[in-house]
Order: sequence, then structure tokens, then C-alpha cells
Amino acid sequence: MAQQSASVQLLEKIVSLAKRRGFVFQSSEIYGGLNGCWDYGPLGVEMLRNVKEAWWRAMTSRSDIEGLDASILMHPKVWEASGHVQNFSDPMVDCKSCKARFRLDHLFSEMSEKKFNNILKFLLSDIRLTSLSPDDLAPISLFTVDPLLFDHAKQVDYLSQLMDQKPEIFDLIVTDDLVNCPNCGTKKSLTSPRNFNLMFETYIGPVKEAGNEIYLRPETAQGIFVNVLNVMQASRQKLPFGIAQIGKAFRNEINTKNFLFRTREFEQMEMQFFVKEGTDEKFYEEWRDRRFAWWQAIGIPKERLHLKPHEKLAHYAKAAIDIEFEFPFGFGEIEGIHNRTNFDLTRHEEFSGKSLSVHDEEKKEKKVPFVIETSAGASRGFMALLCNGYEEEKVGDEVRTVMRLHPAIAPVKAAILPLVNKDGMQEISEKLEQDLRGSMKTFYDDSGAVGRRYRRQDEIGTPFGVTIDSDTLNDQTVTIRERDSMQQIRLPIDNVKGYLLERIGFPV
RNA sequence: GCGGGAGUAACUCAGUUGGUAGAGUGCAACCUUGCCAAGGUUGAUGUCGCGGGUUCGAAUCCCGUCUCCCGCUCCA
Repeated sequence: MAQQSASVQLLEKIVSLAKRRGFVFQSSEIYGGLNGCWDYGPLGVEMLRNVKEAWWRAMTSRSDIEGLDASILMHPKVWEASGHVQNFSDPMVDCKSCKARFRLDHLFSEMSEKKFNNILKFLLSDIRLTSLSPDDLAPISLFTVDPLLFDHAKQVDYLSQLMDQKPEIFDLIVTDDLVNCPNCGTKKSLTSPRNFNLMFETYIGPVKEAGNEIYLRPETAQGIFVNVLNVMQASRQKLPFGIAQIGKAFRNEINTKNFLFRTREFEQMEMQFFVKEGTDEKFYEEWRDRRFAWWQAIGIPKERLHLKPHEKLAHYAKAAIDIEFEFPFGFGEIEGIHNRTNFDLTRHEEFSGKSLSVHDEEKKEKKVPFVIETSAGASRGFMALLCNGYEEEKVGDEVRTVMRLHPAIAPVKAAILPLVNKDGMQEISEKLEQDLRGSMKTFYDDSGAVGRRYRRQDEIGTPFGVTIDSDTLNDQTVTIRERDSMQQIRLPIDNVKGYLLERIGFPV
């Protein structure tokens, strides 16, 4: 077997630690697991809650952002309006010979121009194409007649759409040898285009029958859009203002991958900021910078973050940029900032028949607001923080595994440790732990050597160790040992709570 | 979905031509220790991923299947 790369080993170490120490378990493990699904264990759930809490505070501590928690199941028309029914599915074809699978539009965009043009000619001339109307063919003939209108990408899109709707046309092209498998080159081996819908479908009500299909939301944003006027009126907000929401979303990915990074069920932290048209670009830049700074505030160094603008924009977006984190497998998106324009609200107006425009007092007109979206992955952010924090550090001749988490993010804030188990040190420690417990997540441990206990805490990212020793018995002071530096300071036991609370606060 | 690798204790992994399941770490208890995982004693933990098959007998051979990792593919 080829030697595993260091990055693979690193990810496996993190996964192993996550399991061993109770951050993340595989879903349904005793049944052999479920592909791409993970459970958060005792430490993981604390940490995930901290990530979400940090985000929630950063958002809703502002006077111009309100919170919301919309339901996962929504009216099916929402997903028609959002474009997911149409765009969230890709027509795919398989090669019956080599079993490779291709997206239909990729098939067209990657073939030679000559071959592509042959297909266009075929469509315009073949008399067997009875299901194609003159309207269907008009865009193609337009492209063919006028070279100025010849836009390859547009034609590819158009052809893909056409053949998605009328797969029998694609079959004819295959039969006539106008397209073969780009992978193995076999002729007449491609299947009809089939739709792969990435939305999870289920049924509302106990009876599974046509007409009551419903989707699990593939993104949380739409719950915000359909509620924009409710929130605005209830909270008496004016433009510009935002709505923040944290919740699960579901995508039936073809492949899951890379631990928590690509899963079918994931949690988003989204804030949609509604602005007047014309101010959208300013707010887009402002939120991009603010969000980029936030990830740094919760402990990710700038060097491990990238801002990556989208080259191809989604159907709804005017501008889009990803914040990427340097995972062991490479840079991957942890948040997207999009200028969604007025696309979503306008579409919901069309599909619902209800006005979603907002009255502008200054201009005396009603207009549909523009939307700047910040959409962060809670699960991905969680994983990024684990990967970022994990470090094997040389201390003397030994290796110390330490999880460098921001104190606000760390699942356990302080470990309370009697240096040894005698002279009443345990009793004092237990009393201190009781006292701190109401204010922060603590852990009491009196087993084995103190060094071992420190190291155990290092591995789960506990930022502080409070040790009760023989001096405590005389002068009521304790030592506080800091995780990253391993340095200790001495404090009166009565000041411990105040000191810790100050250090573990959430960044704003 | 295709191809490659893997799955044995909580973790990392041994396990010979098929013959009663192993190590290290960890965990628990007690002792020792008195500030950075290394001392002593004792102890617990296994559907050998799952399901079939071959066999007197399967962790081991065969078939199927699930999961994880890698590469394609996919990721509006």
C-alpha cells in the first residue's frame, strides 16, 4: 500500500481523538454506521453549542439583526420559487460500458466544437425529431445563423435543458453516433439523461401518496425570506436590517467525504441582510470583511483562511465569495457571502402572489429589498476549529497533544485538580468546582499524577487547570495553569471565578 | 456511481499452513507520588464490521453487504 500522506494521517488522528474523547461518533455505529452521518458526543455538543453561541451573539447583539427559527419542512412551492426544484438537480448520463457517470452539460461543454456543431446541425435537420417544436429549435438556429450570437456556454446550457426535458432526443444522438463515452470512448453506450435531485423528499401525513411529497430544506435561507415581512413588522425594523438563523439543512449528496466536511445533514448559521438596492455592494463588502474577521476572532489565524471569489455565479447571485479554511485535505469552504440581489424575494412574490416589497419613506416608493447573505457552516466551522487547534508539540523529549481552542469555544473551561489526595485538598477542590459549575463547564479530576491530568485536559482543549496544593491550605491561594504556555500563576481562591470568567468570554 | 486500500478491546495495531483471541496505550480500584502523561499491585472490557456459504472446526477460505480513507465523479 502506498504510504499515507501526512495530511491523511493528520485527519485520521483528529477523527480518532474525536471518537476517543467524545467529540464525534459515527451515526448508528452499532449497526455498522450510516454513510456520511455523524453524532456529536459529550464534548462535541458542548463545543458545537459554543460555536453557535459565539455566532449568535456576534449577530444578534446588534440592534439591526433579529433572530428566527423557521421550520425545516416548508411549502413545496418555496423550492420552486427558490429555483431548487429546477437547479438543484442535474441530468446525468452513465456509460453502460465503463460505468462512468457524467453531467449532461459537462458532456457537451467538454466535447470538441466540431462534434458539438454536428449535434446542432443534426437537431436542425433531422426529420425524426418530431417532439421538437420550432420554438425549441429557434435558439439553436439563431446561434447558428449569426456568429455574433454564438455563445458556446449558452448553447451548452440550452442543449442540456432541452435534453433534460426530452431525453428521447439525447437517445437519438447516441444512436446516431454523435456522442460517445468521453472516458472509454465506447460508442452507443450512454444511457438516457436521468435527474439526480439533491433534495431529500418525504411525505407529509402518514399516507405515502402522490401529491403530498415534501422536501427537507436544502438550505435555511428560504425560511428567512418567506418571513421577512413578519419579522420586519413584529420587530419594527427598517432597512437595512438582518435576520439570523441557525438550523439543520439536508442535501442528498452523491458522495459524502472528509469526515464532517461533506455530509448529507449539516447545520448552517445564516444571516440574511436586507438592504436598499444601490447599497447592496457596500454591504456585501462590509459583511465579507466582518465575517472574515469573525473567524479570526474565534481563533483561526489569518494564514489559514482564504477569501475565494466565485468564478461561476449561481443563478441567484450577483457576487459571491467563499471563506475557506486550510483543512488537512486542502482549502475548503466554511462560509459563503453572496449578493443575492432581489432574486429570492421577487421570485417569492411571483410564486406566492404576495407583495414582499418595502415602502421607502424617502423616495415614496415600494421596492423589493436586496439581500446580502452570510451563510456559515456550523459543522464545517466546528471541524475547522478542531483541525486548526490540533497540535503535537515537543515538550522536552515527549510529544504533547494539545487542542488549541479559543477559551470561548473549548468544551470544558477549567479543570479543578487537587495536587495530591490528602490533607483535605480534595475537599477544597470539590467545593471550588461546585462553586464554578454554575458559571462555566468544569471538570474535577483527582486520579493519577497531576501531569497526566494536565495532559488529558490539553488534548480536549481545556484552557485552564486550577490546582489546589499544600500552600492553598495555608494561604488560600491556588495555581492556574494555562494550556498553551503551560505557565502558572498564583491567585487567591476567591478570585478564581472572576479571573476565569473574564478569560473565557465570547468575542464580539 | 467507478477504481484502489482498510475494518480484530475505548484508541493504535499484531494474529503463522483454518485448531480456545493477543500486545501497547487507555480505562477502573487501591497504594505510591507532591506540578507536567513513564512507579507498584489488582481488575474489567471482544456480535474479530454485518449476513450467508465451505468445513469436524473460520478472525483466517468463498460470496454478498455496510462503513471509513484515497483517487475519479459530484459539490446550484
